[in-house]
Amino acid sequence: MISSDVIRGYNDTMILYMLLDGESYGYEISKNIRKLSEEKYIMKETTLYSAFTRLEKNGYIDSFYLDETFGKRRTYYRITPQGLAYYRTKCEEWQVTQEVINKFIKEL
Amino acid sequence: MISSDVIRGYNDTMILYMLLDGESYGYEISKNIRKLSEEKYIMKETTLYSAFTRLEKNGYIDSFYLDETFGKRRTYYRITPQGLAYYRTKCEEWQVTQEVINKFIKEL
DNA sequence: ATAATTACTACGACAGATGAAGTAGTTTTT
DNA sequence: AAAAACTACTTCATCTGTCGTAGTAATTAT
Repeated sequence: MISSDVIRGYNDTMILYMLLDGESYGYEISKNIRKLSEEKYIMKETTLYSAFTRLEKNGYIDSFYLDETFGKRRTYYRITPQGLAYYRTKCEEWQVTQEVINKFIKEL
Repeated sequence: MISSDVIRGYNDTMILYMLLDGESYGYEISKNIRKLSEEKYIMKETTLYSAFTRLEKNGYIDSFYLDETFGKRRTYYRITPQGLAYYRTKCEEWQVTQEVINKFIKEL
């Protein structure tokens, strides 16, 4: 299980990735992150929902409701063009980050 | 220039790496990190020195003085066996982290 | 009826990073 | 000779993002 300190700074990116092929909502995104990471990373609920607030405030996602006649009302999220641009930037940054950190990694 | 939020969780690892082949001190470590990362990551002074405190408190490094007759007195640091063990753990964790994050990266 | 699952929200605590500023000595430039 | 730059740290207050705990509210399973 990966510590969140390590992944800090990429939680937002993971969420945006999950919104690339269409709208989704908290619980579903949470499940999908867990699944995609093969249980190696589980984003805490509080982390997830506070990330939504931040992402929306920054204009990277927007939220809306769908009229559902079942269950508790869900808040759906959709990635914005700015969100996509941000996602791309983070992907590029990630390449550099990997290169840099790898210089400090030695298999002993 | 990589943001520290991204690298957070690996600052300690970078410092330990710098101590693998012998004792060093703050300013030198700082310069070496900057150089090794090809100016792509510059650790802030406050980050560096607060990392020393944490690492020493955790028993991963220890500090001492050398009697120098010149300049301002330096605090030297040396990696401990526990520090080496911790470093190895972080290196292994890093492999997993890379794999996980890479699943969320898409070149568009 | 009750437990489990789904889908959030609120709140306070904490660790690590940061900016700003200061101390103190040495070397280089003007 | 004075000023600036470099070396080598220290203190302090603040910010951001994550986390623990807890609670609300509806639906589905036992």
